[in-house]
Amino acid sequence: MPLGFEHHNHSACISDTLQRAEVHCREANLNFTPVRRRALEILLQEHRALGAYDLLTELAASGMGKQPPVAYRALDFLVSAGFAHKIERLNAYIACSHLGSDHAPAFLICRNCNAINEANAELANGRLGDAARAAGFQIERTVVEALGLCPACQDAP
Amino acid sequence: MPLGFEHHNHSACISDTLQRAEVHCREANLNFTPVRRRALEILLQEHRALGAYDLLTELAASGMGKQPPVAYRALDFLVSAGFAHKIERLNAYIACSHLGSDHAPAFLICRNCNAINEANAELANGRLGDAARAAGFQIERTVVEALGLCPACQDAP
DNA sequence: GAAGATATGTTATATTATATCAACCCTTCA
DNA sequence: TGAAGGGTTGATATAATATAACATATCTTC
Repeated sequence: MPLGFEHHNHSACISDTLQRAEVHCREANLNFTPVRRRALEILLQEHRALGAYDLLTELAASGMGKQPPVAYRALDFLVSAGFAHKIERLNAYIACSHLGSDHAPAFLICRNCNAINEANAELANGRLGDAARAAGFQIERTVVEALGLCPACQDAP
Repeated sequence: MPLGFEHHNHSACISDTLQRAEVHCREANLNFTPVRRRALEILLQEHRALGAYDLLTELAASGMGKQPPVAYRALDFLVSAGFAHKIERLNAYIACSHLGSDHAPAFLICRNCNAINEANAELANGRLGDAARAAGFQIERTVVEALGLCPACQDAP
């Protein structure tokens, strides 16, 4: 199973992450309800960026609500808890690969196979940070997405 | 008139940019038609990120087509010619501030007043580039957007 | 057990974007 | 000349993404 452009032990990855999410919610006093938990589980199972309506289909198949707000609300929760990220370029959502660490995510998105690699770039400390300081701008969040070709798709065009 | 977070001579900026766009199209053998020219003019006049449907309203008011593809096609042209950029976070479009130079744009977006500053960050050379090289990823385009508060909105919250 | 906060689910609608077809205006070149 | 082909415009129709508003349920707190 690919995670980003590499392979890994998928089922362990899912259960580990769910576990850590649960612990985090308990500690942060967040309400990790069945819908929210199932939504994260689905994102983790897919391990790629999923549209809100794709997620909704899966949630509905699990006996949860069938209407868009069900998916969007679960995604809002996961994103603000730091368990998932929105890929703006794709209008899609992906489970966080670095759950736990407080990070400014950056994504490498393959335009051919749509695989996504979550890099941990502290951009605000780099050139974007320089530009912001020069302009007197106070950064709160960053969207950093690089589009191109992953190693596999470079080899097999 | 603000450009990004600063002020500037607006009408000179518009005519200069249109002029340069015209020259560029002549040299690159691009078809700078009335609709496309007017679309760029509108984006320059607003000097902020405009939704496709906002642009469409203005185009229609100028006697051009009234249907969505009219705006989206003009925007496609402007974006691929490098005359405008899409702000993914806002699903909106803004005229390029550095027309002519081949650049990887980066934006500072104020969440309070929606002002946008186009910084010229060569991200691919920075940390994102490091991550990409490490992953064997070939970057073609980058989306870099920082969200936060501009100087004015920091002072008057 | 009432008041208030949070979560779920629904209906309805708003916003953003694209597929497809017809018409038009070019240039090209047989 | 005029048919063929490319590129541009315009419209119709529809797809894909997202939110507003309301009813119900659940849980805590007092």
